[in-house]
Amino acid sequence: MVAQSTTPARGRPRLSSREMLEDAAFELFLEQGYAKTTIEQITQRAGVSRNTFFNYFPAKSDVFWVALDEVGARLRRELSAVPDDAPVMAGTRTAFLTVADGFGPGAVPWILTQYEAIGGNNEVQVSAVSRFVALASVVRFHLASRLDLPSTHPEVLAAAYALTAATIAAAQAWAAAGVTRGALTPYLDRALAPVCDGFERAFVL
Amino acid sequence: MVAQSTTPARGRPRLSSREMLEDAAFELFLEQGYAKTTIEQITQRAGVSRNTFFNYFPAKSDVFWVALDEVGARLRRELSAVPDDAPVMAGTRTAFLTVADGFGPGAVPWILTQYEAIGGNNEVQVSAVSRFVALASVVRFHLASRLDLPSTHPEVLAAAYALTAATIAAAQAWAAAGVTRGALTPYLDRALAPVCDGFERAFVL
DNA sequence: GCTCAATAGTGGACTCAGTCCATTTATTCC
DNA sequence: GGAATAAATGGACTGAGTCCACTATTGAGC
Repeated sequence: MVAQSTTPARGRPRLSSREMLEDAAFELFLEQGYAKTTIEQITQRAGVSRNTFFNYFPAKSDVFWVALDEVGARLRRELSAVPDDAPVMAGTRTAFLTVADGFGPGAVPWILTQYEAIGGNNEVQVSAVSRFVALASVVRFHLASRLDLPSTHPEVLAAAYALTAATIAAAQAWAAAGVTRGALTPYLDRALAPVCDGFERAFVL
Repeated sequence: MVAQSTTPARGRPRLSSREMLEDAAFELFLEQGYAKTTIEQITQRAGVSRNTFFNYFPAKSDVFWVALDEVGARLRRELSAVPDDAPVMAGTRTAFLTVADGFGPGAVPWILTQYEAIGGNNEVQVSAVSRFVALASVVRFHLASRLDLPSTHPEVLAAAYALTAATIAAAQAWAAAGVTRGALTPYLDRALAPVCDGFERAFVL
């Protein structure tokens, strides 16, 4: 069983944490690159045994996505809080922007800025993509339920994927903007606007 | 060195081929599922040694994408053939649709239809999307050059990603439609239209 | 025919990610 | 002092992917 982040009342207390392993891993990735860093090295530096890594992360590449993993949950909450009478795409956009408000200039996910430095790897891209798919699926079910269409409906799927993709584009552009980047929200707004615009028109027809 | 598909004049002739390994692999995937099939089993059935597999494919999951490998090149060609005076997004859309015309009802990439049957796991789904990610970069540079904007421009990035994502959505919906699916083109058209519409408006402003 | 270069296939050893399971350790509740 | 619970560990195992040296089969030039 993968350890949860909240320590329960009973049982042996944690010696370790996702964050400790994350820190150790990021250090090593910067020093040696992603591919050359083994899980054994990570756990050694964190002062635990190799197997403990897999108590906290299902795979090596998952170490990048600690910060992002709650975004899915937050997005789900925000999406279900959208008032029923709001236009679908506009409501969805608002939900995205609300979640993005949590990301100030300092809260850039590590992987976005350090990807080049660690010799970003196919494996890493792949793990990013699976996050993408997970987010897209949250959006997809929301759209399907609001539009009263099956979640396999082509336009629903297209809209969900396009929204998610635009979000990633915004995050990349934002991270790439350097120290002057400011908040994520304006980037996201500009990226989502055309997509929402286009699909809102498609859905009212 | 990964073997090329054209047999050169000199040297030992091939005993094997990408297609032979592909066939053997697909059979086994259907029989046992993707995860339970080892490369050793694939090469045994194809009558070659394990190492030969890696002469033809860099990784197990690459066996799915033989058919898709030239799509990037074709898209690049079609994009550069777009007349200069066409509106950017409309021209891009046409190029996508032209490439898609190559995919009739029978030419469904195997993986798209058999995904469920082989116990489609995350690795496979993800390897699908990462193929398309390469396409996003082709689109991105085309848009940037036509719009005379840097390829890092937020809207350019967003448009490229959104187009690619809509394409994936179309391909999935098409494959999921079963034997009555018909051609890919109409699915793609419906998925791309809203995205192109939205960004065309954004870019003229 | 012989030799040479080129290319395909093979064998074997190796590293490391990820799985599995049994065992130990630390803690709380009773 | 148990009993229950949960974290950490040790060790064995599978399989992907890498590396490299070696063999096999061809065409070309002589």
